[in-house]
Amino acid sequence: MPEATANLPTEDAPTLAQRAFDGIKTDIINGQLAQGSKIVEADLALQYGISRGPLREAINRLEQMNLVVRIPHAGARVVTLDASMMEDIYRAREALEGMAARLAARLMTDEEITALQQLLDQHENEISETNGKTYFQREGNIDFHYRIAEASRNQWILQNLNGELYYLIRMGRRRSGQYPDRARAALEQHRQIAAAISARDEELAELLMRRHISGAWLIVQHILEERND
Amino acid sequence: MPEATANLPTEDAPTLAQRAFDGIKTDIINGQLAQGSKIVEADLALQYGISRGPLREAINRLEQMNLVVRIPHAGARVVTLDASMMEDIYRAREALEGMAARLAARLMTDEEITALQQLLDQHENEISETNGKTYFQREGNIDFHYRIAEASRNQWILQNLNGELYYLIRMGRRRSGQYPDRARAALEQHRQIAAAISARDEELAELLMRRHISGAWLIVQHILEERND
DNA sequence: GCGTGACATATTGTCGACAATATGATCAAA
DNA sequence: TTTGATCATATTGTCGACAATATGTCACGC
Repeated sequence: MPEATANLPTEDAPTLAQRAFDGIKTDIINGQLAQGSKIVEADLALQYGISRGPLREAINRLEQMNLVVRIPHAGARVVTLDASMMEDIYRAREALEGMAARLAARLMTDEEITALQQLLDQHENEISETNGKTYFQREGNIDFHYRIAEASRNQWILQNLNGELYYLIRMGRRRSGQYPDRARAALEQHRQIAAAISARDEELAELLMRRHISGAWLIVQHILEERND
Repeated sequence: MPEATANLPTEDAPTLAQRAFDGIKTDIINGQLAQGSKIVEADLALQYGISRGPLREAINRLEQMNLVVRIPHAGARVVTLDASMMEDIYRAREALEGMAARLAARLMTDEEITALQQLLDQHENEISETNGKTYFQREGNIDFHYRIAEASRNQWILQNLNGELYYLIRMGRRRSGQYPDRARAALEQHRQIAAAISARDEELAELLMRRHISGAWLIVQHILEERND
């Protein structure tokens, strides 16, 4: 039984369900609620000091974004990310982010492109300072990808990447253990993507983004296969 | 006020929330609950003969799949599909179904491919019999696309296409009025896609599928623009 | 006539209790 | 010992009532 799961500080959301949703989501992503662990409504409701009603609503929303699996009358568990599910997620991400890069090349403003390249400069500095040992991939990488998704002006794609797939990928990363130092290689690929966007080359931007992501999947897949021997 | 909205026959789902969800979803897609119309929990609960608890759960799920928009403390409305949202949906569909076609070319069994081509033969017969006036696009078209999505073996893509995007597209179709007779052209494109899959040409299958969908969007867009003059 | 603020009403958010179902333990028979 | 059925327990599903919030109305002043 976890000892301190509740992330229920004073922050007031418009609704209790929203607050519980945020808290549980954070606990799942950070691993404080382990994959596969059972979720008991009454327990969590007690931890958050709310009743089962809004808590149920929170769990329903978590189920919709594939962080929780629910079986009628039997209960809910934190999702267990196996290799097959991770592959599905990476393939979907590849398709959606590829499209996002294409749209970004078409729609991004010059100012946004400049800011994007400055962000990459900043990433380069961080990598140098920490000698490549920065966990650049965990936040910074997603940050770059987030900007692309945002620049696509496509709400559906942004919602699904930022509101679901990125969470699942972060969870999977936690599960599969450490990765080889890929910060510099990733940065270089980001640079090429940004260059394609800057040149308004939609085709190339999409191609490079897809290659970048499918490459990341190959590495993850390799790790997962090794682990299962 | 609609007179007979409830689709609550004797069919028993594992849970009341599930039954309400199915019923309301059907009513929204078929237009019995008009786009933009307000959803009052108490009214619907009365219609379905259930309490507000499970009904709330149904509405939450409809919100997650973008069929309903909810504002905290203010209520829920059936989504209003404007041109911008439709564009987002078609672009996302293009990306995901393109990827699905690629995966299908890789993973589909020979038996499935044969069955797919037989399905297209059947469609051709239906078109001939009704002299092109069949609403082939509404069900049959989706049926073809459903098989591709299924053949991708990608649960995430299948879930999002079949569980959300297709519904929204059908709703949009209802809103934008009749389409030009595109049954024969669509069938021909389907045939080419099936041929690419049969040849295990992933690249071509994806390319043709994307062209097929972006072409459909151009037509829809044209209609929407005309309507807004 | 038009904007503004207070009030009544309608609707959603939350709660605690009860009913329905699944899970795990116990015991009997092979 | 193992298998199977029976029963107690834990957990989810559902309900009705109450609290909190937004929406619409009406009087009032300008």
